[in-house]
Amino acid sequence: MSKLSTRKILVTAALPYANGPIHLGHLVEYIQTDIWVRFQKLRGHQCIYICADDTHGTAISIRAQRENRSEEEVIAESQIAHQKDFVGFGIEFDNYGSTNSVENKQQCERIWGKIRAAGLVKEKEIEQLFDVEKGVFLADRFVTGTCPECKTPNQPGDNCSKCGETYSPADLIDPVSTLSGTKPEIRTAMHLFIELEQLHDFLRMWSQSGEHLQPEVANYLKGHFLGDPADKEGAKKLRDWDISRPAPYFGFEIPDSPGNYWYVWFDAPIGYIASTQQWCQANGEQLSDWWENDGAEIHHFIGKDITYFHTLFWPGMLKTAELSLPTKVHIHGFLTVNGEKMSKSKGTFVKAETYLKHVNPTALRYFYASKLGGRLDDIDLSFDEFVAKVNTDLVNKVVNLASRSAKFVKETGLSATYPDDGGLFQQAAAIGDEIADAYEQCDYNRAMRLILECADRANPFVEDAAPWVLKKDPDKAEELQNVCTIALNLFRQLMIYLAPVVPELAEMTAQLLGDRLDDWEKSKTPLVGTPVGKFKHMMKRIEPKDIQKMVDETQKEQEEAAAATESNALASKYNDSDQPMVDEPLAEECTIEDFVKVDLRVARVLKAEHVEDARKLLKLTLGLGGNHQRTVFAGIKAAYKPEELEGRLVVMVANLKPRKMKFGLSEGMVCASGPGGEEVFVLSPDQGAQPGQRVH
RNA sequence: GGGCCAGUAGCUCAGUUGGUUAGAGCAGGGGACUCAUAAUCCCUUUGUCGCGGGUUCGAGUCCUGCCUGGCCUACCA
Repeated sequence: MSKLSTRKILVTAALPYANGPIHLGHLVEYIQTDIWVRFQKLRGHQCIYICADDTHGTAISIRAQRENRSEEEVIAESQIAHQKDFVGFGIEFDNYGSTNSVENKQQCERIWGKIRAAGLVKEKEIEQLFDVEKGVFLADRFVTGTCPECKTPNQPGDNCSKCGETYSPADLIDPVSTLSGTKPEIRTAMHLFIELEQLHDFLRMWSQSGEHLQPEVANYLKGHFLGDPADKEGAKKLRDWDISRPAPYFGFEIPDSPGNYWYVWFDAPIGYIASTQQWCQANGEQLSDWWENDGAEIHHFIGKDITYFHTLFWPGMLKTAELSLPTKVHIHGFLTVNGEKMSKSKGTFVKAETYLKHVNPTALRYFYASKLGGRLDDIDLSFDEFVAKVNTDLVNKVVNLASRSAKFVKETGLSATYPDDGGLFQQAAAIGDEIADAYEQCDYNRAMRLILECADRANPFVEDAAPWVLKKDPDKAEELQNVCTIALNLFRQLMIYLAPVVPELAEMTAQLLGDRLDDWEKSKTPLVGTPVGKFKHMMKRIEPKDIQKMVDETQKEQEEAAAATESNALASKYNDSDQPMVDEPLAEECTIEDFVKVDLRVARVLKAEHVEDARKLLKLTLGLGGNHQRTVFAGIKAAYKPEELEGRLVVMVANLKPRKMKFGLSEGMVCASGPGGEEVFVLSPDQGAQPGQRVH
């Protein structure tokens, strides 16, 4: 196929919020997008990958206040951490900006001016809960209270988790601000709204044209927000969009509405433009060539959770501001791990940083590529599948081709002309367009399958040609060189196809063969007559134990974080140390079946006595009511005198297998806490418990 | 309650506008080889295509009802 004319493509991934670390779920998107961008560049197009940190909003302010530092400090730290994670996964942005930049403020003002001029803005008074102590209006999620419907306490501000009732936070009975713990009061405030309904016809046309959105997304929008005028139900009205927040708010103040700030979702997508502007300034380009030019494509990659913003508000804003509309919004699903939502307690909520300590990032890039289709299905990262897939495909099949042939031609280099390979190279070259098409459609899953089919033809070739046999016969040196020339060229071809997914391996291949894999067209012409470097391992197999270490570390991080949060939020007034939990971490999870095996009973200490020659033990006679009695030797001599114990109720493990001790048979255990020695604290039931009662 | 999407071998998924006998990879079983990171190669087992109706000469594919799952959204769709 002849090379297409050069396209001008601007690509964005959603802006990560500056309030948390990058995790495996985020990476689906940044990797998906990075692959697409690298593919376009490899095809010779001008393509730029634009992103930024999303920095504004209440959550950042709250965190800054809690940590007693400025918002700017919080977002600066987050930006550094995010960028480090992206570099670790080979995600190469052409510009990574911030929504808290002068460029963004400038662009917001410009776009706002256009929206105002178009008559889309109106003012409305709304009632909102106000935290008097903190001096802020409270977003729904910062209020809890009793559900007005079913009276369940501690429900969030927008809907009840018990009965499902929805309400406004002002309807809550006994509302409490989660920021200060005080009771908020209702205040009215003026908010600015954008009347999206005015853009209804445009949005229907744009979204339903079939070019810009995946069909299921277009259907969703039609059914949910836009309606169908042909239908008897008719069109639906788009709701006004509340885009201002009263001070104090961390963001940009609205120039013609002092004391009000743009809501974070207004300035966040404009961050795409602002970040492009930074890139243009650094590269001598004009912003208008990208955002006001029908000749340039704009592709947004986002998760399905933010569909609404990117397919209604954002095109509406762009249209009104007379800027280029998105060529396509590519929407992907969520990541599940081992078939379920990522879970902190199960250790599957893995941060990018934690992953990088234990597992090769190339493996995750390849795995995601092999799972991603062009649609918004969720993808699952099953650790077993991950290990098997990456090792089999990448290491055993692809890298193996080089690993089994390169060293035979280290001395001679590649043959001067490309030998007869029975059409293998041509065959693989011929499906290059099909692979390219799959990449273009974001159907990486299909691209990977096609590429692996080539690898599955290349390995049998090597098997048949048996270079290890040829090597033993000096007369067959030329044949040996030819066979390896073929194997390495097939390998190189695969690596060109895979380069967008595994850039690190492509780079190693380039070094081995002394030729950069920087052009898709190179997959059509074999490399001949060039030297071959010394082969070095390109990629280690993934070991399940590395995954386990990653999970363990994640779990540990979460426990520590949970402990910290808990002690801050709830236990701070008691000032309890977390040392006991650190000294003795939680045991493995047990089931209710496991628990009921242990029969705990209330028992009365009938008699407590010293044991001759015993340093630590007291001999207890425990009564379970009637004449049920047990003799137990307990290691509590340093902590209790016998007379302190006699008569009191304790809790004992009553069905513990009896154990013969030096001083006699012990028929159970008394429950107690503490590290030992003098610090032993025997458990007591509350008043009213009767000996013999089971503890459930 | 409504909407979008999905349900194909043990697992992950292909199956184009309906067209012979439903495929691949992995896993499982058997064998070969030893250059390669116990990698590779050959052979091989496995299906009520979620369930029931309908359209058709012909349905995994189209229509319809139901079931299950994911997501979205609700006294709006």
